[in-house]
Amino acid sequence: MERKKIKEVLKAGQVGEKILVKGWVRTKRGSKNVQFIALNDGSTILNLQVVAEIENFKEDFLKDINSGASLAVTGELVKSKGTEQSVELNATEITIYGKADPDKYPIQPKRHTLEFLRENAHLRFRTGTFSAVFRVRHAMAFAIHNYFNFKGFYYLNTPLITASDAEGAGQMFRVTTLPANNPPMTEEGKVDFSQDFFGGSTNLTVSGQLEGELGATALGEIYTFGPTFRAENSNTTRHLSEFWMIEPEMAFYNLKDNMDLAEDFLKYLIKYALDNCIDDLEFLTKRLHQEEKNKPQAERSMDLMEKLKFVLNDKFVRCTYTEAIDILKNSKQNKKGKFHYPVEWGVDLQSEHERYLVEKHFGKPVILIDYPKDIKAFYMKMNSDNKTVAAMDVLFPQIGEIIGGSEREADYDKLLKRMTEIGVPAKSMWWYMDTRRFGSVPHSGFGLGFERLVMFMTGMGNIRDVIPFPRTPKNAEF
RNA sequence: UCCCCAAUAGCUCAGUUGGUUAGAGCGACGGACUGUUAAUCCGUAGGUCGUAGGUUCAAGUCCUACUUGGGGAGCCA
Repeated sequence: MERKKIKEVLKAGQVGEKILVKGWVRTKRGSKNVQFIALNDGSTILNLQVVAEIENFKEDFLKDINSGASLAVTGELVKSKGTEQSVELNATEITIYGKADPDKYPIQPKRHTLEFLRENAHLRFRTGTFSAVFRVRHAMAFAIHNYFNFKGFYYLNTPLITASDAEGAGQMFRVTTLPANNPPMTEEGKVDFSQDFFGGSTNLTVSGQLEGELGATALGEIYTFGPTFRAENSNTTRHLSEFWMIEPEMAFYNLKDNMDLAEDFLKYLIKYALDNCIDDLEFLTKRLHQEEKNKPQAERSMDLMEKLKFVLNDKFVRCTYTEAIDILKNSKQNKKGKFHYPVEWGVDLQSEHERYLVEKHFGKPVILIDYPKDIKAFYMKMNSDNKTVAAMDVLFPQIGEIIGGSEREADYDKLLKRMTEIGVPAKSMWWYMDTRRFGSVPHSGFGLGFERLVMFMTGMGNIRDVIPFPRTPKNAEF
């Protein structure tokens, strides 16, 4: 008999139908005459209730069916006598693939903390919460490719190993085959990377953007979607050493086109999740609601589902950096001296400032543009005031900056001048400069942190809980 | 990297001004139950109190260091 996925059985199963399902036991309960097994196969957050009449099975056999055990069940689909589900499977034959010793199996049918499950990352997929999170994560990855494909963007794979260390986006992981304990040295007493695998010092990429620009200035619109590595010693709920980033880059887009794309893109993703992951989102909403019950009223946030619809239906606020500074300066918060960091034109906005703008002042996502040139990267287009650049940051409630982007400086001389000012070696980036020497065009792009998106979509509060195997300082197990 | 907090049963936690035999809930196990929904009821087992040192007649409790985890900050996506 052909195996059916539980998702299909619950959606389209016919009463009276003989079926075969396979999956893992979530819980088992029962009485003298009958046992109920909640079976899950990962195809949906919902379980299929398997009914095993005691008289049809040996007692010892049923004892081995514990939480976590894997089964194949054949039987007849019947209308449920219970109220929690419409159909259930009357088992005629059960095969146990693998037992799960209840004394040793860590995932028991009870509430576990996320911290505990993080330490059991290899088994946490078997919980409702994490299976939901990773189904949503998959749906988002698929939707991203879908969106860009529909828009005529090309998926471009930029290198993970790079010789460029001038991107200035953070500390990098060195890639080398030189022996760690006794590397070859130059006469000056430095490590001789000319003898290294690539004939020079190489690192893991911190961004595919510069290479992305090379693609965009020929293919028109491209996007990258791949892993990114930062060797920063960051210990927060929003940072990983290895994370995934989406970086679209578009020829002939100015800053406004860039903002329009970013907003449309994010809204498409939210709509996709609502259309395709509703069971998981409802489960996650309920889970979050339970968790929030323990918090004082003031700290509780909006329901996950409400929040998604709210962002979907509302237009993002667009506001210049200069206007934002004025708002912050005139805020009660500032006048009462409640900001930890001072607000002055020219300083980088702190988390507390961003949170005030998004959560208190506007109450919706905000796109901040035209930042002072000194706090942004060298490749951003200089505005006519010569003080600000055409940067844009999309700020979301709770998670802060979800997207950072800009219109790029397309003028060769201006770009070179800026690089010289900040000390970025233009010479070794001759390949990047060539885009401005030959057929340069106005172009723009942005970076979206994939895990931050998944955090927002699932309501998970810690970025380590939305990537299967998190890499953070002092943690690379699993 | 900086600041704060925590580490006690498989899990989540309580443990009084330092004082006899370290507790509860959940989970597990055994039993009861005519179909349960994280079932219910009764019972049983389960502990080198994170590690190393110190103070003391006496340390789960006080002190120091380290380790790990959590929260916040910085860096950023």
